[in-house]
Amino acid sequence: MTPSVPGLREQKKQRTSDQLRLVALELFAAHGFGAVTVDDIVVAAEVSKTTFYRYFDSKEDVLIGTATEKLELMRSALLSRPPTEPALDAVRNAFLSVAERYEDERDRNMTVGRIMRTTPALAARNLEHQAAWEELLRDFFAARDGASTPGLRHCVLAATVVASLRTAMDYWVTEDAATDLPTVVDAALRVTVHDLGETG
Amino acid sequence: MTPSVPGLREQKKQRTSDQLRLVALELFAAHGFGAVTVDDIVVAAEVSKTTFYRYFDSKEDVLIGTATEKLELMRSALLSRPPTEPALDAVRNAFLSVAERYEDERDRNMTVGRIMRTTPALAARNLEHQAAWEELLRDFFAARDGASTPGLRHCVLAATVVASLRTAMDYWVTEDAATDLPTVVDAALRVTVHDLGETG
DNA sequence: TCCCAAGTGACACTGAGTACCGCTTTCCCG
DNA sequence: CGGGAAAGCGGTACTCAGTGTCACTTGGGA
Repeated sequence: MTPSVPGLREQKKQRTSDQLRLVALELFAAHGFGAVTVDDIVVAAEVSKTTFYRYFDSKEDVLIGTATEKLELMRSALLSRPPTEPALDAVRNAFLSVAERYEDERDRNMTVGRIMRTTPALAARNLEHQAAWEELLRDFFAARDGASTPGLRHCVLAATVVASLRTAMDYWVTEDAATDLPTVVDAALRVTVHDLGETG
Repeated sequence: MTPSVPGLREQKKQRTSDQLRLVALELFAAHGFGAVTVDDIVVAAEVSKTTFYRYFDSKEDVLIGTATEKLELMRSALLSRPPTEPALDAVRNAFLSVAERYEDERDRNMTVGRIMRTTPALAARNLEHQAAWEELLRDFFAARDGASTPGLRHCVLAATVVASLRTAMDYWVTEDAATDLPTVVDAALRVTVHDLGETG
């Protein structure tokens, strides 16, 4: 399927995609998301609008499009956890392995985070991915319980855990990654799993 | 400020707004959200597009615009809880009082829920409100802890509780409100507060 | 060398949302 | 009553996101 040595064609595609992402990020950071049009981006990247939309589904996608890859990473990470591991531990460990990728792109994530905090529309679009994560975890929790279809309990578990992980990410970004991501994630999950039970 | 007897002008405004909401809901239910344009709505409601956008910020807003009112309801409900009440109980009770309004609009909520489940873009827009809810609860939890600024713990609590409440609402809607909303809410919060602590 | 398929750009289009402006209606005050 | 300020409305023209089409170039394989 994928050749070991990617041909010239593939290289060009990769360059175009990278260039669009890079240019868009610079423009967004400089002038704000709303003040930059897709036309601005394609002119700066020297491609046509058609090409832009061949690579990205939307203007938002050029910024937060990597989220889909992260989800797939999470899916396979979950599948590779031992079936005997408690469900919550499996989610925690799977997420931490995925989170390494976030730290790899630390600088980019900081910039994206800064842009996102100043653009409500973007934050909303980002929440879209949350639904996909919840679905993934919902099915995972249900499967671990041997249930064919997720019940209220699985839905609530999925929703709360995703909320907890998202909060950890947000916190990590707003703190300029001063703390290790795993530490923040652990702290967040600890609140969810322990403090919550005691408080109520 | 607001006259006890709303003048003719106010009555007309109310009628126009109601008419737009009603007509839009019918069209969305009949043909799907994506297949209905704002032009379709304003033609059916016999107003101009200009007028539509004077009443609603966006096409989505005509469907889920009442969410903002619910947030304010929640805010005042929270404020009127006794300060000695445990934070989580206060949130639960405040939400249940707000939830009565949801049951009042039972039929409408069912229809909106059905449309929303088949329209990803709408679900996303709905999640926008979640951020506002989280902010509200974040500040509330922080205030109850005597903290001037919310910490990670307050953020996680807010996020998980909101996620839990939202899941309860979703579940309630997908079950065609077969169960009492308070029952579902209680069950969801019980998962969050108890089961989660035991599982981990 | 030639051919096919993939990728691209130009163009035209729909639909959301905004800005402006002139007209009608309501309201209020004398 | 009557007349003027102000609120509300409709029409038009606009920007920008996103889609579809088609003719062209360019890479890769035979």
